[in-house]
Amino acid sequence: MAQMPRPLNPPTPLLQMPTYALSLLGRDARSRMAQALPEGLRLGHLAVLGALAERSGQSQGAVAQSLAIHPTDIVAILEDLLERGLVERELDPSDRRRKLVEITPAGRQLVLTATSDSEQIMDELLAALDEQERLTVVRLLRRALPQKQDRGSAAGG
Amino acid sequence: MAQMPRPLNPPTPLLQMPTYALSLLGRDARSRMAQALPEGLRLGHLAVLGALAERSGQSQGAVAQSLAIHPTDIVAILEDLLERGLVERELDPSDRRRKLVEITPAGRQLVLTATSDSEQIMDELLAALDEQERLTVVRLLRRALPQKQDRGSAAGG
DNA sequence: CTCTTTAGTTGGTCACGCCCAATCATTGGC
DNA sequence: GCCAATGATTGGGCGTGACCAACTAAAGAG
Repeated sequence: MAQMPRPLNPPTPLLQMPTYALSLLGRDARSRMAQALPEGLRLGHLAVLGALAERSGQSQGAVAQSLAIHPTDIVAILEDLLERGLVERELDPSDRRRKLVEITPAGRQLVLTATSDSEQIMDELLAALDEQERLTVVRLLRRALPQKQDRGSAAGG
Repeated sequence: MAQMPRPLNPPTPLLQMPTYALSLLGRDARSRMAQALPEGLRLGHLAVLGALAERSGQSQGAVAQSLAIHPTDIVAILEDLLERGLVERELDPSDRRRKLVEITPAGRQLVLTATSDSEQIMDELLAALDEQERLTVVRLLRRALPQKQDRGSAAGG
């Protein structure tokens, strides 16, 4: 439980630093999402589920790469998801080094629930804004995210 | 150095979760700010400096409380700032348990520089948006930040 | 078959943020 | 003077995220 609240009245100089606000809101978002998820699951787990919801049956490495998760870290995440019956794993018959990961109906359901929770949490984080402004923020942040292609690391593996 | 690249093409389900975008952007913002700051200083250090830039001569506890930093963590932060000549400390003559912290000219200069860096970094993070959209995001996030009031006394000291 | 490469796994490291218990000096009430 | 409360400090713990080295199993090239 993250009991550490954000500053109620951040000093003016800090408010002039947009990265400060973004950092605190981002941390809060992650923390609250973890609380909304089943015990033991965090935002990273949900990201993997989301990737599989879009395209089930990917290999583990493909999932890790698409999310920029370190290959050695995806293992524990998948194990957590397996334990909870949210994904299943099988050997790729055409390449038995690979393990293909599929999302289960329970996993898909969790993605749906979490998506709803996410919107709820976002509304709380942006409670100071009105409905229209919240929608604007969400729309712009969504657009801002994927375009971070200035880091040359796409050519992995 | 945090070399963690963002997902280049986040799966659609994740993009439906605004908290996901917020979380990644927030982490990136923090990481990049740390890189822009002098070696060994992170966003937390800058926050303390920012609080002192607004009101110099506060007690340590007052600074910690205003930033929602844990009282035991402010000590190391201040020591880092002291080492670099960015703040100075003296006993409160009227209550010698307290130590009043003052920002130095070098500290003020760093706040100014960091504010400029922050805007630059924010532009990079939101590179996918146009100028007007970036301004909108920054303005709304600034407004969203302070208003997370729970019940109880707002930071009035 | 041999050698190299790839996919996954294990175990461990490091940095960071948040928190707690305990201590010390000081203050203020009695 | 005694005692409780306060401000600062030290030391440590826990959870998380990112990473590396080394290993196994399988595939592909020769």
